[in-house]
Amino acid sequence: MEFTDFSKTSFYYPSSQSVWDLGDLAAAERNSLGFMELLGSQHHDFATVSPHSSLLETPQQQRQPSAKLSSSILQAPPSEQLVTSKVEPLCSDHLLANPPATPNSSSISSASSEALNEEKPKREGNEEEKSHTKKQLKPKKNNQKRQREARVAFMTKSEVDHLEDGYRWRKYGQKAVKNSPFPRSYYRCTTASCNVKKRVERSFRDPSTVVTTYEGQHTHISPLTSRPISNGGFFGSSGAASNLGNGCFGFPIDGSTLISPQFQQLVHYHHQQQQQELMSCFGGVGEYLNSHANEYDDDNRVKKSRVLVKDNGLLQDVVPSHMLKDE
DNA sequence: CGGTTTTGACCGGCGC
DNA sequence: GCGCCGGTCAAAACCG
Repeated sequence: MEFTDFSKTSFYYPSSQSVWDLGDLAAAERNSLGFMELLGSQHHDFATVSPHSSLLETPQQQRQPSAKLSSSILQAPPSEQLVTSKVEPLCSDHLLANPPATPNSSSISSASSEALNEEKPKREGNEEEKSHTKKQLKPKKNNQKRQREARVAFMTKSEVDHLEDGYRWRKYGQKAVKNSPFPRSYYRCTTASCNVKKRVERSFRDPSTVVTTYEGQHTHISPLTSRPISNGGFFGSSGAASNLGNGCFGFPIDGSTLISPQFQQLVHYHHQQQQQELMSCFGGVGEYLNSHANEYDDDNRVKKSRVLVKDNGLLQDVVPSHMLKDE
């Protein structure tokens, strides 16, 4: 099995607390055939977008619409999504919307225990323990099993490893990846009290694909308040969380599923990049998408986009028809 | 000079 | 218990 380096990566579907272990990234890649695949299934509750890094690239590096469309979020099995997303949507929303540093419900504390156990107490005290080792030790965990923050992985066709996503990151580590010539980089959000991390690695199967795994939820809006993106100044809005995208291609997000505003922000940002790309490809069509991309209920529930039919029609031009299965 | 990156060492979990 | 491996630390180097 290739890609054993990714075997520990898990995907936590935002609307549930179940875990999908990606035992095989290759399998994950097979599963993530692209957002148009997802478009065709109403079992999937959130959009898949392409965080293509076109904004950072030269014009020569752009103009590959088919490549853009193959990016995707690694996602949980539909069955798991459906099992829990409607049971406790609020809990799952809190899980992601609330910062790990301020847990205020049982569901939060259980889901964010990694951050609580691992991040905070690292550098405090324990001098006596530190004395017998060169480096300060992490405090021992009591018999609790280590739990991870929610993770969301993006597979992105990109020339650059570190994709611009609207947040500022500081690299804190890099490791060689077993069975891969490409290293994995570890980044932390530079904002104080924000424990979000991300890992970036390049697929050795497809060196043009960058796998970015986000862990945790930002406790703040994006520090980048102005982006060269034309639809609405999302990041500059104080009401950013209510102005989020769900995949402007009309991805059929279940109306009853609450998606973390911050996760949506992430998805939306990536999607904006893709939109930008598609605008370049389709001209006025992209304008249309931009103007209709964000239609939401006031309570952050994601509506089904009215762009669905229209988008399908447009995208059918560039996506094989079998990927546009009816719903 | 402050923030970021680099990089070797260390730690903990896990499988055998 | 041991070794492997992913993840993190932290000092030094780098950079604007």
